[in-house]
Amino acid sequence: MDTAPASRKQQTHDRILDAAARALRDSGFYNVGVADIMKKVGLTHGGFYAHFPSRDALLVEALQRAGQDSQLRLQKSIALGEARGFSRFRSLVENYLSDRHLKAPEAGCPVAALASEMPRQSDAVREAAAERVQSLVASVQACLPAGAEPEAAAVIASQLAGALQLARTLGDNARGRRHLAASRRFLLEQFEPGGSPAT
Amino acid sequence: MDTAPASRKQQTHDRILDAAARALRDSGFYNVGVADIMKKVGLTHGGFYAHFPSRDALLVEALQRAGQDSQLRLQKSIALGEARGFSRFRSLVENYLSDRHLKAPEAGCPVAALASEMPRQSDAVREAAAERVQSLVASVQACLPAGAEPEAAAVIASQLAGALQLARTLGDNARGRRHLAASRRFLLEQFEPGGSPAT
DNA sequence: TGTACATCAGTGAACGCGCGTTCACTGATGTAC
DNA sequence: TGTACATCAGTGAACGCGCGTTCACTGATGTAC
Repeated sequence: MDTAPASRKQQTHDRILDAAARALRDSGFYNVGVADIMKKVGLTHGGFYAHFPSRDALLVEALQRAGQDSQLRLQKSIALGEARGFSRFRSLVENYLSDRHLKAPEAGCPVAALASEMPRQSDAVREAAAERVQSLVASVQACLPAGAEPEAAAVIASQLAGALQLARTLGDNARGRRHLAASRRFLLEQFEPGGSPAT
Repeated sequence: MDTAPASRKQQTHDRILDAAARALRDSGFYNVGVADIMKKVGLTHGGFYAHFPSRDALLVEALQRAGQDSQLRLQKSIALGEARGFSRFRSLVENYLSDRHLKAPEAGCPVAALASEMPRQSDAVREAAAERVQSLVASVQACLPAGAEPEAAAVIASQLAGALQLARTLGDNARGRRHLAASRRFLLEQFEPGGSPAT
């Protein structure tokens, strides 16, 4: 009885949420439409309100889901890196600032995908957004090299999210990738000088 | 004949642009409405298309205007700081990551105000956005302490824009200001250890 | 096991609303003589 | 200096469209006996 067998309705709720969490990161708050999302799930828009009281409520839940999804992926990559002998910090930086993350915002960090829109959302969404930021900082915290000030986590989180956003604005091309590469190199040199070299 | 006497139409064009440049940073791409902007200038929406071929064309020009406006302010603050004996880098960091900039996005850097929305705009707007990013990097470049790698400018630009965005998401309160303060301290310690202390 | 009924998830037409854009028109400004 | 006309900036009604939300309804699932 660990995971109660989800009712049909719960399953649908979940599918809507997954579709919304992807669309949100891909298209931003203002381009997530109720009808669009329902269509992606194979349903019609009228049924939406049996699952969520409003579009805004969907945004709140989708933001949380996106954060969980992206952090889970990151944790897995970091665990994989540790198994291969890389430091947690190195794996964090190389995954967050990877070309893959550059070109696939829909599966990535919602803070990088949405940061500048967050302050402009409704109270409920902004609250969920602030939690996402704090959660990102906590993820960074858990990867800091020994001896780093704990306050550095907030600063590195800014750096990560900022670098990805600027690279995406420069484009998924040589210009954007150069920006990412420079950011990776700097973070690793500053916080892990003499760290394990790439094989 | 340095500045030709602007025709009435040119003056109106300019006022529309100023209003749009502020509204854009305050409310984001999706909340800048043609009718809103015209109302702010004291005109009716119908007249808009005598000045701009489309809303998108306004966004392009407004983005450029916002960038110029914000860089001009920054240059002035830096010049003022130099006159008082502060390094250009210190003035850059303390102004960009100031509480004033935190709470007044409409007069600030458009990259910080709009970064995550930029990749989702039309081709023309994205092009203008990429120029704003490069221009921000150039501004940072011009403030680097002697001896810093030139590539550091791109990384510091990411850091500045990211920190401001996360702080704004955390809110214009103690939490947000703490985030900013930590970012200021780290940047100054890393790139200007032993720099001139604040008086 | 089979029938009758209640519950439930999803449908699709309809609503009000705000937006970008168009266009015939107006009133003011400037020019020609 | 004054009159007649052309140009020009701005007005406001109208358009098509897409959106979030509501609601009466349908068809499927599950329950009672």
